[in-house]
Amino acid sequence: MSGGEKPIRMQEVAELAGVSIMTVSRVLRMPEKVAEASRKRVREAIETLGYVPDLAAGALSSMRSHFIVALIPMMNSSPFANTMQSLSSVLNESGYQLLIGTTDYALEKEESLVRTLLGHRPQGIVLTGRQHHPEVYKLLKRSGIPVVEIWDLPESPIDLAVGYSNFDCGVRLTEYLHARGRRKIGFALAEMRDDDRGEQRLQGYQETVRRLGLPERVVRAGQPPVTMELGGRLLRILLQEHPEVDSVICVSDTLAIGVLSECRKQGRTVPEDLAVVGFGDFEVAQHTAPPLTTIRVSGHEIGRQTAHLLLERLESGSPRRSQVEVSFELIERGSA
Amino acid sequence: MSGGEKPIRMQEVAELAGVSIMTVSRVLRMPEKVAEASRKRVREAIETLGYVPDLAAGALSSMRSHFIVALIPMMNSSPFANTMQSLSSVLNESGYQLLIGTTDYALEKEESLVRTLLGHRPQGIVLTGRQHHPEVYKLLKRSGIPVVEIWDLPESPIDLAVGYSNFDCGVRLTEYLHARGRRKIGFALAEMRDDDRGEQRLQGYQETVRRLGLPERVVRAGQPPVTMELGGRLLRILLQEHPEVDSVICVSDTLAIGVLSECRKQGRTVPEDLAVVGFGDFEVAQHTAPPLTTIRVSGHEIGRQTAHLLLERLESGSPRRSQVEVSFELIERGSA
DNA sequence: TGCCTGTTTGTTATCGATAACATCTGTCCA
DNA sequence: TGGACAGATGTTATCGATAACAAACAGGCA
Repeated sequence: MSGGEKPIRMQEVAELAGVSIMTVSRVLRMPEKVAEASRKRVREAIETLGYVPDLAAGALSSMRSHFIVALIPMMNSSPFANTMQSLSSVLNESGYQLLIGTTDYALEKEESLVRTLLGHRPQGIVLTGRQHHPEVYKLLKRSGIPVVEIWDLPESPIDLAVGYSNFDCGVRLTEYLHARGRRKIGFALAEMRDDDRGEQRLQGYQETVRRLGLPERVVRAGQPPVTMELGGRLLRILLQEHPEVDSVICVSDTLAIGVLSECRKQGRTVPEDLAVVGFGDFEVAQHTAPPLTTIRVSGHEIGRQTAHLLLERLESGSPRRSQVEVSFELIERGSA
Repeated sequence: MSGGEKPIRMQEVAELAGVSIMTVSRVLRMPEKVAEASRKRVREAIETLGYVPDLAAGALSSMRSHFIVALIPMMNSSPFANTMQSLSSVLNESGYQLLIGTTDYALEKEESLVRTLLGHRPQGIVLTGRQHHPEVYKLLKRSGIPVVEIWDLPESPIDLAVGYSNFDCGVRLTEYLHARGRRKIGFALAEMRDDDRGEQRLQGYQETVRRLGLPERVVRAGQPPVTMELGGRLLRILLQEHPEVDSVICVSDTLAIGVLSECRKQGRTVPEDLAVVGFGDFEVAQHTAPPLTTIRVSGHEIGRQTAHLLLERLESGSPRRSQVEVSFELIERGSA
């Protein structure tokens, strides 16, 4: 009860219950193999002593760490946070613990993170996006650990994947604006050296405007992290370079919010003067002025699917599918 | 290079380098104690084999897990996400790994989480808020592990604390509205069974209106998680119960955004018809219409301070201070 | 030359659990 | 009545590292 003592060990539980340490271990992991009476005594002893098994020791001897590692660009981004939240809670139910690493959108950091985190001998690794450090591929291949790439669908996935086509999203948004009569469509994105999900959306846009016989109007600036303020800045650049634009696709809702705010400052009305669409359907997209037309992808859904894919793989050898495509949905609101 | 083999062990590195396993261990943890020549050979062997030390094994024998556990209500909340991001990155630099658990604002869940996470033998535990499950106190006291309570300053902290006074924030916002001539001040919050940080702000408000001789106008509804939509709902209730209100303090920016959006729907102008203030200074607060007056507390700052406090405690026995008060700041924008 | 001292390296026990195998008990049936 | 068999429990080796102690070696000084 005071503090700083060494934690109770299984040995002490065993002594109190008058059984061997192995029996205690069984009560915890396969209670049905232990006789009713001993099981009860062991449970009482555990309760009395407040015993909490040492998972590192368990991991070492069973060769199962029960760790899953996930790498995301940053925590402070609701889609990723949602994904982690759902991933974590599904995994927890099966006794796995999620270790989260953030890369700040820098591939070198991803590499050193993977290296460190491999030290925990994870049983699965979740990577965001489709673009990774070459050394990461080597490390992962060598380790033989199941890998899930999420938030995109790579052409040649390392192993498993849960995502959607960012390219198709770009197409969809462009076609939508075109269908609403817009013909001078801009596209705003940040410079992301190491995340090509935005790049994929851009390519979808580019292919579509080409197909529709429209010119490209792309502005790109700013370093990660993507901020709302950058949205405003991008709009100013766009208007300078292409004053005629009647609509703009923002690579994320974050930028779109900055754009809306900048329009307000400049006295441009949305959507009349300028139609604005975003990507992500962040919670706030419903509450902007005007509410934001955007594409919804469920981060929670991605997290859940990822967890299930991994668990299937861990428990039954190989999952039914190795690729899961999650749906995206265009949400029409007032901004376009 | 193929997959699924057992990871390289220290033994194999030692053999390749022609030294004993202990020397390898030393190269990794106290290189200065190893002769230049052997150090070089060991480093080469590590590189050649792609060796990554097994941290669970290290933890077991050194009795230092290098894990820090943090419990937060939810990941998908930028202040907490910021805190975790900074906490994690400072800890990583010193070789510690953060394990995050989310409680979904439910004390029972906190208890079972703490129990599970203690199995990883963390060297420190970070708890959000000042209110915890009684069993949690027992578990933590018994374990003797350093505890940091964050995002509030408890009257009688378990151990360490990094935060600010939510009560004072409530006072500050109320006084601000009063100073701007508002006399019919409302307060909106969600029902939070297990997080009293909002409750503290409310108490600050209550004490202040009493002192100023104004009546209380409190609306409370909705279950966690707090949503923007709830903000709109709370405003409708507030206007029904107290149609005369000229201003409203929202317990968080999330609610405030919902309130702004509802005002727009109802054709009320902010701040003329209704002054609105929030709490948190989320990024979007700068980009709402009108921009939101709110209180800024840096989640990153809390994370960094927490990390430093813990590291001091872990490395030098006891930190210089056991309580760190971080500042909050009222940010005046257009909404009040 | 020989002893002391400090640097470098190695040996052995240990951390707290689990796996695999061994033992014991009692039941059931030929 | 003996033995096969299943269920319950215990014994021993092991997981991959680190701590603590021991030994080997070199340089400095009397």
